[in-house]
Amino acid sequence: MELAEPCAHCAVRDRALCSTLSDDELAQLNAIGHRREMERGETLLWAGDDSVVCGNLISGVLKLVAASADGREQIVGLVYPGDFVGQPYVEKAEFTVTALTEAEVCLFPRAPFERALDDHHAMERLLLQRTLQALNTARGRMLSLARSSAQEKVAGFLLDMAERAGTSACRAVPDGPLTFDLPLTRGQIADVLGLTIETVSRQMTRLKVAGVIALPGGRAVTICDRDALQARAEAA
Amino acid sequence: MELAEPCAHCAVRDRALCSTLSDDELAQLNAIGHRREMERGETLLWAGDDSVVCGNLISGVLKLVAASADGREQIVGLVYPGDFVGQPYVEKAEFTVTALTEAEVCLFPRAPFERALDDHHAMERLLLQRTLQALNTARGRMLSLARSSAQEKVAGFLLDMAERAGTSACRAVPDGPLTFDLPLTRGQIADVLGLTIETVSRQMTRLKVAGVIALPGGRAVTICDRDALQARAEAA
DNA sequence: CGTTGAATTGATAACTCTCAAGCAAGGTGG
DNA sequence: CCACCTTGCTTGAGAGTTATCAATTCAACG
Repeated sequence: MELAEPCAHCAVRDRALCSTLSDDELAQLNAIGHRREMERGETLLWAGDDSVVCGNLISGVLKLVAASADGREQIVGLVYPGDFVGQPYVEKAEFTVTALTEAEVCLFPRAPFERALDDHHAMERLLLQRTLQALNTARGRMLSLARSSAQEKVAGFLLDMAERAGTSACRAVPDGPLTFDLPLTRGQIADVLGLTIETVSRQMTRLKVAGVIALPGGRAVTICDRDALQARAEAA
Repeated sequence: MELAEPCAHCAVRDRALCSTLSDDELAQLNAIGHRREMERGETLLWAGDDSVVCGNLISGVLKLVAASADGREQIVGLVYPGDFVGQPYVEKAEFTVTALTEAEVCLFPRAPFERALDDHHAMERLLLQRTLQALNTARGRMLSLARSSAQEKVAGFLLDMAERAGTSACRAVPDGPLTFDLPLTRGQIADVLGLTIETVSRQMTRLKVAGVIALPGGRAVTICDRDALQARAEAA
């Protein structure tokens, strides 16, 4: 049996939950799913609405946003290609899911996807492991949100983004300068770190003035001195 | 087959992961587990050490603590009777687990427990659901840690604790005053909310002066005006 | 070249932390 | 039985960090 077209060339075939499936199983699962292209800013799920779909992110970056009644917002998770989105076994979505960049997702209605978890034990196992990891990540960020200074938060964030960009880009000289584009605006970085736009901006210029990073323009950032950045990420 | 003694009278038989098991299955699982009594302040797992055990909390309250290199601490989770503790599929413990009160846990070495998850699909399913819930809880608290004022945090915390106490205690008059004991010291509350002892204390007296709560002494708290407390938990 | 959204910069104020002292309750030992 | 010590809680004064409000600059784009 040939793999249905969309899966055959899927960019995340070997990383997403589907990596646990044989080609045959994948073809079955694919029958209940569909792809969706998303524009920057488009929302996949609204907090409070029925949790109707879940799926895998193929390309782009999504954000998970928690909001209080009076409008304060906090980005509680970022979703990268290969990551799972949505919540099985939950009636209502707790968080709003929105595309930060153009994105492509592979979606399944929740109920049939839950049945697929029944049939494909290895996939459920992997979902459990991913969820446990996500829980650790979330808890680690609780420490940072509550106890880190603005300087530490921004430095740590840049290191995270550099690592993520560094794996895909050329690794070049390990200690050499690394330049990459942030997929987030200052406002979105502020929403991730629990700060305001102004504070993020001030900390960035402070790092620039110190010669730790450079800001070539646009969304680009250059890490000039990784060790110094690391030091600022750890100590107040 | 009779149920082995410890499980037959287990206080959380119907709430813990074991609730998915038949008496026979439970007897098998029990063969690889053992009970442990813990004193207040005793630590079950240290962050960074091998993640050797997991299990169910039978009585008492545990805390999960994240700490930064320089000693700042944050309580990233509280564990109540019936809750699962520990992390399957993870080599090293990420967080330190310590008893806040006298406690009793039912422990399993990690490897055999993982095998038990293989054999008992319903238990693995329930663990997945619990983990998804825990993830939602953690993300919700990220919003609160990053965006709430000290007043909102303390009011919200008291409501949480009141709800937890209220379910077990008499429900009495739904709107009437409710008195209960906090299982945490001020310092621990500060660690949960991302504040300092002094700030927690000041907010408590502020609520007391406003007539919203009363502090009869010791760890006791009385909710005098639940609606007012709710209002302060939501607006700055 | 004007418009728009994002980013930067500045001045000010508010909130929470830090440091310090005092107080209450409970346990210990003389 | 009472001084003494420990632990946890409260309160105060002052400092520091970050938020808020307000202008300006910058970059992209029609």
